Amino acid sequence: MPLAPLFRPIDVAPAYQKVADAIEREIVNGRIKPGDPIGTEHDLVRQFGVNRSTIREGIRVLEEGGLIRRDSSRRLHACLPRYSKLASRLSRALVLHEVTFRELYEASMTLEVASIEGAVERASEENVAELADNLSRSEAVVGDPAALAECDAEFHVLVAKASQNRVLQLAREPAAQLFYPTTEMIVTGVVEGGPRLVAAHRHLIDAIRRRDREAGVLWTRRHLQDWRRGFEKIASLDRSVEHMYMEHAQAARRR
Amino acid sequence: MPLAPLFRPIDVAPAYQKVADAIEREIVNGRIKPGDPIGTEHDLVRQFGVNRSTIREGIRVLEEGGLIRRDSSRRLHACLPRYSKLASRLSRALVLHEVTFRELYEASMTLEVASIEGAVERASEENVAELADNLSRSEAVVGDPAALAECDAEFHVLVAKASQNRVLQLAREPAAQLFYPTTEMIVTGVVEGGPRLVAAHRHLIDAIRRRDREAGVLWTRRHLQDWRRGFEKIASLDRSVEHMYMEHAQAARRR
DNA sequence: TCTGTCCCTTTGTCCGACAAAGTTAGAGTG
DNA sequence: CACTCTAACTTTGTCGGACAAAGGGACAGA
Repeated sequence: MPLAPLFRPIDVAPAYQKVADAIEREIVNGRIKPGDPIGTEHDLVRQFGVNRSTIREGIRVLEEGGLIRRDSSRRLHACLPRYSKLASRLSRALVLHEVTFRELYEASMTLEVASIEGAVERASEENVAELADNLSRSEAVVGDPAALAECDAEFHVLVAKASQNRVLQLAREPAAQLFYPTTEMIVTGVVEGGPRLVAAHRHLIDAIRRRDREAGVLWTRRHLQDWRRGFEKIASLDRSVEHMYMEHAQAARRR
Repeated sequence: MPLAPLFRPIDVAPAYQKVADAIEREIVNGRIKPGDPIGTEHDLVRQFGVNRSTIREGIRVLEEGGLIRRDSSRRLHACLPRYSKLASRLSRALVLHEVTFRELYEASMTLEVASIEGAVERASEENVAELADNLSRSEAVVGDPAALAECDAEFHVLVAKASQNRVLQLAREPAAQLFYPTTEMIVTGVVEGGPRLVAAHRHLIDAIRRRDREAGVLWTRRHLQDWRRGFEKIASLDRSVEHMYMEHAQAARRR
């Protein structure tokens, strides 16, 4: 018979973790605002009363979490975590969990449709201008699969941004990051892939301009179905996302 | 006239970063599989030829990223990043970016509807059993707002799990983590809140069992609209998510 | 089989040190 | 006076070594 639970586990976090938690608390509580300087390592040594090595381990944790950064002169600042950096963590996790392209496709269908709906409803002049700019750059590189794939990724980031919904923006990013490398393969492999992609973007911008929700959803669906058809010419949707795709995400994270 | 680009920028990452990157590469490439032991710190010191402090800083980075863990005996293992841990990073970011409850609501509407659609289509016997178990536990604590809110959060995690789409599962988690604390407030503040919540869950399980997509979507919408109505009695949807909510996420992360 | 003990390894923490890069202040120059 | 250049000073990244606490393993004894 197991013993009755008389005692609770004691909280024995190592010192570096406590340092990280303490600083994190100040940031998420808002007592330290994004942009505010954290002291130097030596300051923190004095304040926490632990060794510099310990402080440094705590700092690494926060740095990796995106809560603090070092500016050009390597001084520590609190900062707003950047979506693309956080999302690349998630992309990495999805790869390791060996999610299939089908899961990616299905989730993206939902997320991209939601994005365009938001964009159609709420896009600002500036959002539309950014999208138009992206379109003209896409048209210029329609023959260059790598450049076009990059434009495509940016286009959808801009659509999500135009939705004015940052939760959605963040939620769609991990899946989108995994899409990006495949787009290049598909545009390369499918004749007419490039022009169709650009045409879809044109229709999408048009739909946003006219605030035509139906058209927006329709063209988003078509755009993704095009991707799917192209992909299925190369591989099965039930294949899991492969490790090699991570290279892109890793490069993106470092920026 | 600018000089022709004769040289590429040199990679001048600090040593601890290189250590972290090198280990990360082995993991995402699949050469180190989840569960495989990484060596001891001393091993790594020998392999990389840098000081132990440097190794330790690199390890902190990977640990925070969820790529490696220490088991009970503190030995290092590669591991699959856990969704809830990663999601709490995102929740934290959303709080710091001061997203509004409206954004949260809108995104969740999309994500939870997509989850239920997937669940209706693909839920396994086991998924349904888990949901049923959750329901009976919810019924037992219908008078306890905190416990009920916790059950509600778990319920929706289980629905997403039943969708068999891990991308969706991951995408919905950050927003859901921010919902959780409010549910408790709402159930406390609104008469009939608890019973309505449980009733909605019952209908949702029923819809999944009958593979009735329409009913599933309908009840998910109602469920979220209930939340919204309850929330608007307390505060405006345009209020931004507040810092205090992070406490939950911070506690969740440490698990 | 269980327990207690001894020994070895590993981790968490500390101390002190130093080179490289950045910062600041002051001298020198036009 | 504005400007540049240089010489301290500070801060970070890395190193070497140190030690206590905790874990793991082997082994003897009940």
